[in-house]
Amino acid sequence: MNIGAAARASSLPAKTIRYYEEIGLIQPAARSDGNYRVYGVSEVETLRFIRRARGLGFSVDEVAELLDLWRDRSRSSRRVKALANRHLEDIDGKIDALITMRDTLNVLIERCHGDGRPDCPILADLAGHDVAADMDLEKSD
Amino acid sequence: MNIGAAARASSLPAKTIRYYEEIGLIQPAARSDGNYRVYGVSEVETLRFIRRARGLGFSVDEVAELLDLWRDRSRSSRRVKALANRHLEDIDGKIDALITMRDTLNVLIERCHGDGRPDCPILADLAGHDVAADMDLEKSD
DNA sequence: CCTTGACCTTCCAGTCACTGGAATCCTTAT
DNA sequence: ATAAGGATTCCAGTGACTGGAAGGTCAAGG
Repeated sequence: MNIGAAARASSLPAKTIRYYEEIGLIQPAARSDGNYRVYGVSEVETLRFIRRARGLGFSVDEVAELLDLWRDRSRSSRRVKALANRHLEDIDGKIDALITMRDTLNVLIERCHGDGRPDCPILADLAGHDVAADMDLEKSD
Repeated sequence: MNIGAAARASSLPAKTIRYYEEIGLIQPAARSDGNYRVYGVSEVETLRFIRRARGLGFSVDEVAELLDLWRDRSRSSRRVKALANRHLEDIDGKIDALITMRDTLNVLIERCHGDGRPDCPILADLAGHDVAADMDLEKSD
């Protein structure tokens, strides 16, 4: 299997597969006579493992850990679960941050009439009333 | 006001202020005799506008648009609202993606006993059963 | 045998929004 | 005079790719 076929089989772009090889996430592929990368079923399995893990938002470093754990037949599921839990907290943090943004933005958007007139609560809010920073501003210089 | 004071007043790192100047998001600051950047109240206002907009998740390019709109007294609030709405959709998309990840991960974590034994549904799931890709795999090569 | 076109190779650069660090200069106080 | 605490520029690195150029390889058709 050439890289194109491996890409289709793993649903990863060929470029990304080369990149993963370059950064050492996967072993360098075997080469054909014409210097083409050659992949077998197990390599493709690994690539698909990686794609799914990335799809769950694990960083490349975390995926490397997961691959190690996957290949280690004597791993304890505790370690995998701990890794997953850490990542889950990460995701929850991001969700919280985004929801805070969304809610703030939503309030602003709802208050903006959005017509031809220039006055706009969105800009007014961005421009104004930051209490803590205001105090800081008055103190300095 | 030197850059340090402006940084404290705007709650932005000095490095970031220099960076914003470099990429043209803000005008080059005036300079003192000793070649220090000098900031006044209105520059700091701008910096704080930027910080708040970035805090709502607007990209630097979007912030540049917002700054233009802010300075344009004859803007229509419609344009601001449209920009904000586009960004809101963006945020919603990200939230949805993260929630999907979290839910999937949650299911996996709950099914993992997380003890000393090696068998682990998290790894099993990452390793397995990808129907569409399986079919692709069988066709290619 | 030659060409065409699809595929592969490497290498360099760009993305986004900073952040860290080195080497050097300015200002103020002791 | 010197030391500390700013400021300056410039270069490099982050994460995870992605795009593109210049060229090599392979199978099929004329």
